Amino acid sequence: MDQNIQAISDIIDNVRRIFQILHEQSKQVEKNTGLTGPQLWAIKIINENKSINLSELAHRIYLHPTTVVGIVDRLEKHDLVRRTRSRSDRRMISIELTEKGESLVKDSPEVAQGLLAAGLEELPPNQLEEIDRSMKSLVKIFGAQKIPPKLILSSEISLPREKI
Amino acid sequence: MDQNIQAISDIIDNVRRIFQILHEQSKQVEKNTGLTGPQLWAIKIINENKSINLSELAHRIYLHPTTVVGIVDRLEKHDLVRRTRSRSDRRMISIELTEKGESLVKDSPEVAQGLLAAGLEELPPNQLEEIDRSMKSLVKIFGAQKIPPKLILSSEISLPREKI
DNA sequence: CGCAAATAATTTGTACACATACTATAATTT
DNA sequence: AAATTATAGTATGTGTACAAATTATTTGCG
Repeated sequence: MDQNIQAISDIIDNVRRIFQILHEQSKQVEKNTGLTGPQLWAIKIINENKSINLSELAHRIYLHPTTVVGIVDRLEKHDLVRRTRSRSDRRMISIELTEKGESLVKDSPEVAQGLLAAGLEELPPNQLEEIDRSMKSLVKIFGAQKIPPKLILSSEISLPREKI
Repeated sequence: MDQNIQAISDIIDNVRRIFQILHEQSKQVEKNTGLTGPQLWAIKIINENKSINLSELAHRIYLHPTTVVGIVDRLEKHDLVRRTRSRSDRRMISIELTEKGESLVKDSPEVAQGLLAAGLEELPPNQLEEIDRSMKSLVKIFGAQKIPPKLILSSEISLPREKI
């Protein structure tokens, strides 16, 4: 029974560590690129889409549209991004990278989940399965099997708008 | 190999889910108690200590002292907490709960890590060991074996002051 | 067609979260 | 005892993060 207590305490410690690591990494990125975590994440998504409207961007980075307004404001102020009113539906704006934004996105580091994926790929199948089972157990404990997964970024996590 | 890809994607999804769950829970608490996650956490710690100074409180909840000033400000404004200048060392203030604060802390819910611990306690030893190994693998991937663990609370995670 | 409902973005207000800089007090050095 | 250094708390400014209210535009329905 004593061993159980040890294991439980270890697990909790490690969950905490992972939280911190993710947080630290986003701070690291901040130092290296001059962009904050959410800002980098945003331009990565914009880059993948060539052009995207604000709601869709908010949806993709799992943030509130109101929050994204501010993020885009700052990116625009730094001339990394451009806003244009959509011609077809004039309620929408379309957001694109400037040349400066494009060159920045090229040599900006991977976000947390890229790192995780790369690390996992090096593990043998049986270990992967074990980790898979374990994570499922944790998710089950937290009782949220039905909540759809969102992206990781330490302190920038938040609830997305309702639904797909 | 296809199975590996599936497992990797599952794992990442579940890490994301856990992040969200922790975040959602702190929002849940907010609705039920009128206190935000950090505020609740703070008064729990204050309650455990009867009286605590600001730096120590900041250390215990793993936040910057500057952040904690604001949190204590708001708690004080709601008359849940009282600040008094220490007589022995007049640089320090001591923070205590008011009667209102004490009654509130009594019937406020557990924080995230309490939930996790309770859930883990119900698992059989072999499963605990598996989860333990798995978390260690993840921590290793993120390459932070040496970082000391801090507490969990979704969006309120941050780096503590530089150690003791 | 005309106007109400729906949608897209923004504005405003609250609360973290941190870095930097500042004030007051205490401890240490000289 | 005076000067230096360290410590405790605060003030200020930037950047998330979200809810509620606002504005402009489109769409849908009678």
